[in-house]
Order: sequence, then structure tokens, then C-alpha cells
Amino acid sequence: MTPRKPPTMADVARIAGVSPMTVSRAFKRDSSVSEATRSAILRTAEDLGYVFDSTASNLRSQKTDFVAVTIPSINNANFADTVGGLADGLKDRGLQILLGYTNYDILEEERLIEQLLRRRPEAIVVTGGRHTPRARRMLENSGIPVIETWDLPDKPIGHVVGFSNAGAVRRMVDHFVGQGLTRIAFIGGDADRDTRGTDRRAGFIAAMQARGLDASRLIAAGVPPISMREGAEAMARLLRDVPDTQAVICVSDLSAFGALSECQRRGVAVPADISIAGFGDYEIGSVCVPTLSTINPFPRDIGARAATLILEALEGRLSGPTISQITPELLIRDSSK
Amino acid sequence: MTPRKPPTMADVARIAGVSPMTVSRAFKRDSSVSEATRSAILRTAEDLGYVFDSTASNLRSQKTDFVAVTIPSINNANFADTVGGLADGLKDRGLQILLGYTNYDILEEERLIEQLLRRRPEAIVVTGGRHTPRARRMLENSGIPVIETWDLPDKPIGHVVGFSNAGAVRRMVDHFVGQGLTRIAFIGGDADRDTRGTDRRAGFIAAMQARGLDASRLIAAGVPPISMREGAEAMARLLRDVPDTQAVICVSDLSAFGALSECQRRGVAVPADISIAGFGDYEIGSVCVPTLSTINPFPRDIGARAATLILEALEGRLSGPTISQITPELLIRDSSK
DNA sequence: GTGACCAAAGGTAACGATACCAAAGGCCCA
DNA sequence: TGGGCCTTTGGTATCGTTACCTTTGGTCAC
Repeated sequence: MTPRKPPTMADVARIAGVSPMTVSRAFKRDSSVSEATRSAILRTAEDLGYVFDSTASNLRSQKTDFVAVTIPSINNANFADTVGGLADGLKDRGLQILLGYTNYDILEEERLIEQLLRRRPEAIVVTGGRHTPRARRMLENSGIPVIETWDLPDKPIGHVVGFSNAGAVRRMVDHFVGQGLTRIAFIGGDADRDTRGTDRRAGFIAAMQARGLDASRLIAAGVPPISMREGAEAMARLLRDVPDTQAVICVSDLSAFGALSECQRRGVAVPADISIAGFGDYEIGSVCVPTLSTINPFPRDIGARAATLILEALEGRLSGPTISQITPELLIRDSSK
Repeated sequence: MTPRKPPTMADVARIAGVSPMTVSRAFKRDSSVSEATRSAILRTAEDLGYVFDSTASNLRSQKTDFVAVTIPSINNANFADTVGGLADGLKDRGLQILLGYTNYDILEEERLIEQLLRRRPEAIVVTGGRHTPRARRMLENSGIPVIETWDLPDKPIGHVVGFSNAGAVRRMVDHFVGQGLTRIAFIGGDADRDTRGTDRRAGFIAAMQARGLDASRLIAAGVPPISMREGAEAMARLLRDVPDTQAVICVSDLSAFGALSECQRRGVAVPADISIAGFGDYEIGSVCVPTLSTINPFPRDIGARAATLILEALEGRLSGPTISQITPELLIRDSSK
């Protein structure tokens, strides 16, 4: 195996008998090269095994075709849907996603944002509206469109695609109260890490207090991301410590399913003995028995709308910062009938 | 707002009263700059809002610190775990993951691989061992370490971290046969897209035939990625068309859970009336009631081992192509006791 | 005192593409 | 026939960093 060095545009140009500029144009879409020349060049390139070098192109053109994205966890169907919607909305324009995850840690987010901005993305999408001061400064000074998602920040940095987590939970409390259930609990994770989880819990407390109800049935199930196992443990504790609870709202469908499974294991009937609701409209909630009442925040739409905003911003079609508000849908299913 | 152009190293150098070379060194790790100079430079940079420009660095140094990764779907906990293991193994060396997904389509994979290679990654990790001829050629000629995962390809391109999907399913068939169950079905997706699913189905058929058993109870549940809903539909068809089936192996835990939920809905007892097994050891299988028998292919380890291979390859500590074989673990739980 | 040696810093060219400007050739119509 | 205009192509400088080499000034042993 000869470790020769890979061919460049200049090599392709020489062999195809044209100038490097023409090769460069042949690799772009709508540039003025005759069809004959273009196909000859592309064939030569393919023969040589030439692979276009974005790193050089990026530097000279000051464009990377990257959109940076931060999500709390790579292993979360909701965020995966958002990224999917984003990727689909961007790929027609040749924009590629540069993804990083923060593990629900805003210090890690700060590091990640710096790392991502060094790559000179054309826009950046972050999850949530709480950041370290330095992260915030970097985003503000980045000179590119910034989009905060999954939240409605008090002081947005740029554009926003989100919804009120607290408000969505309030609607679920209303639903239970409307059913005559008043002894309602909340299962969530450690309040300090997951800001959306914190907002949901705060929304629960506020809604309960606004109705003069006891808002103290709070089960903390551990460090986010909390999932099925933690939901099951939390339900076990709930049934042991406050067995007269009539309904429980979980921070996500995953913990709700865990809670449901614990009920099944103990012969507690859902919803006859206790009602359960989740958050996020994960697939499991519509398949399990009984199906789970939940809230659908349209994660894919969040990504799709963010993509639209980015394209508009990059084309200068956006006058100022935009708040794109999502209206989550309350889904009442069998676990709370 | 003044749309002035962002500062460069030269600006930082001028203001800090040093040469650009010194600034460059200050931003690297172990280079010869005095601690006093370095911290003064970093402070100046922070004050100016300077953000290091990787695009220029990448071009000049011919290093991008990217590792490209292709996965079939971004919304799959198994692949997410692999990516997580990979990312964790690489981040100490400052290597960042450049992720793309193929949607289980090898033509899409070809496009994606080309797009990724243009970014000049230092290594590339692909899922599966089946590729278009052109994709294969691009990988072979890329001049970087190539790692195929989640499979044991007949003709590996470079390194491999994987296991035999067919062999793993054979062990599950053995388990059922050992329990005295012989009328066994397989629920999977469209055979042409998901190559690992295809291998699992082929493993099922081969194992059944090797024991002289009927291997015709195959339920195709649609286009991959098949999930819970498809699993439920498939189980409905199975119970209708071949109601004497004693056990069913599903292509993944997600479809297995769907199948299980359909049984619950119809009052079919699991495992008394029918045994169910899944694949992948997703969290749900250990939480649902009854818990699901499954096969754990250690997705996170696949990523971690791939990371190790990459680091070794980049440091020249690898003599030739390496096959790192994973031994999946058979987990017999309540759905097949 | 002098040369060897080292740490710390600077100067210059280059990575491989493209922005920008210029030019060649063909076509059309007056 | 010639000027205007469009299509297609080429030449040159440059994007912002770093590889490579050189320089400076200080320490140390003899």
C-alpha cells in the first residue's frame, strides 16, 4: 500500500485539463459550467478518488454548513424527535447538524457551546433557557442565529421555539381536579439539574396551591435523566408513604410507565385505585396497558420550526427575535379515566 | 449594533503585545509558553470575545478532531448507547463526534459517508457491514481508520466491533426448545432494509431448520424501524393466523413489548399461554410486567471498544485490522419462564 | 570568558479551496 | 462589420491558523 497523499482540486484540474476554478464550480450546484465540462470533471474526480475538502472550503468561504445543536441527553426520544425534525428541515439546504449533549449540566453546556462555536456553525440551537453567564455571553456575541427550545426563557438570547412546561402541567392538574381527584402527587428528578423538570414541578406546586390543595406530595426519584426504573421506585415509595394518593403526575412518560408497572406488580389498579399521567407523549404511553394520559409538546415540530427560523434568519427574512410558541396537547387516555 | 467582524488571533496578539504564534501556542496544551504569558493572552482573548477558529486550524494542521459516525436511526436507545460509549471514550483526547443517520437505507448511507468524509474526520465508525460498492470504495480509500459495528461482516473494510446477530437468535431458539416449546414464531420488519433484523430472522430460520422445526411462522410487521405499535399489530395477526404458537421471538425489545401489550389487551397470559422474547435489552424489558427475556449485545461496550480501537489506530499502535467480538448475553426473564 | 544548551518567543510560508475580477468567444441585431 | 451582452473559463490573492525554522537571552560548566 502506497501512502501517497490524497488528490486535491489542482490534481483533478490538471488531469481534466481545466483550471482549478472550473473544478471548484463543477462541485457547486448552480454555477456556470457547461454540462459537458462538469460531467467530465466529476468523472475524473471519481476516477482519481478525489474527495472534496470542506475544511479548505469552509475557511475561504467563511461558511461551514453546520448548524450546532445541544441537547441534554442523546438517549431521549423527545429530543431525538426534535433533532430529527431539525435535520429534515435543514438537509435540503445542505446544512448538517453538529450535535453535542450536555448531560443535563449547564457547566458541561458551557464547555460544549464553546467547542461548537469554534467550528463556526451558521446557527446554534440549544435546549432550554438557562445557561451560565459565560455561555450566554458567547451565544450573544456569536454573531449567528441562536434558538432556544423546549422552554420559554424570561430573557431570550435570540429566537425561541418552546412552551411553558409549568403551564402544561397546570392543565393536567386541572384535568384531575375536574375528575374530583384532589390528593395528587408529583414524581420527578433532582430539581437542580433538569430545568424543564424543575419547571414542571413548579407548575404542579403552583397549580395545586392556586386551588388550595396540598402540594407536598413530591417524590424525588434521583438524578436526571430519570426513567422507568426511577419511576417504579418512586411509585413504591409513594404507595408506602402516602397511600391515600388518588393521582400522580410524572415528569415524563418513562417515569410514568415505571410507576404504572409498579402498580401492576403490586396489584394496584390503574386508574381505579390511582390515576397516572406522564409527559412527552412517548410511544410507550399509547401502547402500554392501560394507555397513559400525557401531554404532547410536539417535539418534532419544535425541531421543524427551529429549522424554518434558521433558514429565514440566514436569508435575512427575519426582522427581529421571534418567539414561536408551541401549544402542547393534553391527551387523556386510560390511565386517568 | 455594530456588525464589526470578529477578532482573530492577530488581533489578540496585537493587543496582548505578542506574536500570533505565541497566541496560537497559548491555545494549545503543552506548548512552550510561559505561564504568565499564557494567562495574559487568554485573558485578552476572553476580553475581546475572541473565539478560536477551528476551520483555519483544521486546514493548516490537517487535523479536524472529528470522528464520523453513522447510525441507522437517531431515535434508538441501542445506537444512542453505542454513540454515548464512543463519545465518552473519545472526549478525553478532544475528539468530537460528527453524527449522521441513514434511516436504514444504504443509498442514504452512501450519501452520508461522502458528506462526512468531506469534513476530513480522523476516523469513521459505521453501523453494519453492508454498504453500496461506492460507499465501500470511499471507505477503503479514505486513508483513515474505518470501524464497522453491530455486525460481523464477511469482508470487513477495516476494524470490526460486533457480534453475530444470527448466532444470538439461535441461542434464544435453543432456550425455547430446551423448555419444550417447538411452535415458535418470529416477528420482524421488512427484510431488505434493516440488515441486522434480516440476520436475526435468518438466524431464526436456520436454527429452526437445524432442529427439524417449522420455520414458517414469520410475521413481517412493516418498514423498519419497527417499534411497539408494529409489534402489537404483528402479535394480533399471529394470534389470529397461527393461534397454536407457543413462543415468539421479536426483532427487538420494542416490538416485543408491543406484542406483550397486545396479549395483555386480549387476556392472553404471558408466559402461560405464549412466551415472548425480545432483542437488545432496552430498559423497558426489565421494567414491564412480566419482564422480557432478551439478548443484551452490550451497545455501550461496542462504542467504548470502537473508541479504544480508534485511539490505538491513531497512535499507530495497531498492526492490522482488528476484529473485536462481543458476546451477547442471554437474559431469561419472566416472559419466557 | 566562552561555547553548549535550553526555554521562550518571532517570522514566513503554506494548508486547499473560493471571492473577485478579467477575458475570451459566441450570438444577436442594427 | 461592430458594439452590446451573455456564457463559460481563467488568474490571483486570500481566508486564519500552524509547521518549520530562526532568534534571543539566560544559565551553566570548564
